[in-house]
Amino acid sequence: MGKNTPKAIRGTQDIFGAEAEAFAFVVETFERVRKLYRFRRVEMPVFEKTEVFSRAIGETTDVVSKEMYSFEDRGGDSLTLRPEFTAGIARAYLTNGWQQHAPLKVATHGPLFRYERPQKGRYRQFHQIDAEIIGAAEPQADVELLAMADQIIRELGIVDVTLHLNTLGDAESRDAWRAALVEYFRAVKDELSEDSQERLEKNPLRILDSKDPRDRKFVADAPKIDAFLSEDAKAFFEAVTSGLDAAGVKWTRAESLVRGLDYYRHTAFEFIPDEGSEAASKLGSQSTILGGGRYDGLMESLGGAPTPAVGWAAGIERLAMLVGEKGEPKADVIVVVEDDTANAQNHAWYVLHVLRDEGYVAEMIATGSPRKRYDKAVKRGAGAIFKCGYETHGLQVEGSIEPALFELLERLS
RNA sequence: GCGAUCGUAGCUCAGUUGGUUAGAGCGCCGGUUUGUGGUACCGGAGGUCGGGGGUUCGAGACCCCUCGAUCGCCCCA
Repeated sequence: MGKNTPKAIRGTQDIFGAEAEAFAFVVETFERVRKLYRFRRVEMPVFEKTEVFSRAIGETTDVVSKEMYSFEDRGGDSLTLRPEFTAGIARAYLTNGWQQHAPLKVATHGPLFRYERPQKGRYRQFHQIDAEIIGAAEPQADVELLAMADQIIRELGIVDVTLHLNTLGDAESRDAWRAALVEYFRAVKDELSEDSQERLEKNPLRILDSKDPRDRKFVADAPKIDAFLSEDAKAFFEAVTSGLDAAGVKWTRAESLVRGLDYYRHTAFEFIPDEGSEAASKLGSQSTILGGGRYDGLMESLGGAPTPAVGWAAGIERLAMLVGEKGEPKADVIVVVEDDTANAQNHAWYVLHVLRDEGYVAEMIATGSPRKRYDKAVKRGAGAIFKCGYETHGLQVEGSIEPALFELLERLS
């Protein structure tokens, strides 16, 4: 590489070969399964007015101030590269009159951007698959959404991953729980980690998933949401869990699983690799592969009518790390041009034309030393190797190919 | 923003307590052998050892700065 060559932006990746195949496999599986559940495809802009995200996420955390890719366009508007799908979809729901389709099931995938320090499974431009059900207040929506997530993960062949499920209750339950937590942790403030002492003021729920042992010993005995759930919230959660059981979705209760943002209500969930599993070690410390919840409070923050909704997103890169090697498929036929005559070359073009029109995967080797071209084809591997020389054309079959292709190649010889 | 580890050919790496013209394998290119072919052999291209400064008679190795990568912390919509 010359020192004059521009380098890739930090946190971006050039995905190629086997990794790109795994990436594509994730997206293809998602697309296939999402149709089984009749989630409708949406394509969203990659950037929005900054306020779409800042109002949705809330100004509270430094997420907005520090971790968004924001810039001014020529008209002076502040725009932001989308850090998530949900806010943009909510905006579209409100500005396009999609209320008429409620309850609306939509799915999408693509790149997202967050200004973060890159590490394993974490990039500045990363990619997610995403599913949302908007305008549905019923727990059935949560169940269906989770059933789809579960099926996608299973069909990807990912094992040793468990659905961790919690409820945050309705607004009243949640506020009461939060107050109790603050009171509980404040009493032992001096014994908490420095980070958690700060969390106590900024985001007390987050103390619950602190990794610091100083915090963990208090987390076990912290007030539980269950004690604060209203009857409605309790019934909602029970409907979700019994629905999951009936739908064959395995789950585990995770009382410490929380969401930082205020608009989340009721169901919150993450699919996480089991401790000590191969999946867990492949992912490092960024272990959640799919996460989401019910965000009944979001639409109002964007100036819309109160609208219940639930959704999830999953990192394609992280899923791709778990799907195993997806080798690039071999060609059905490799056509070897055995000498540099126009005869040989043109016959090769003709053979390739016929093969590809018939739907066979075919490529040509026609460069480098003529003597080594055949070896090159053998190394690359193919169902059949077809040789084009000045006068003769020959067929070499490796392993077994289907009779129709064999006959076609014989005819072309 | 903080911390740890690491930057030597296109790729994976070796380079001994600092010591003559910087190495291997794979890949690439060419040739020989084989001659119906996945082998073997020979040769070639390709590196200001991430960049800058310093210590030294001498630095790929040691020190400082810088850039980048990886992993972790914070954060996690």
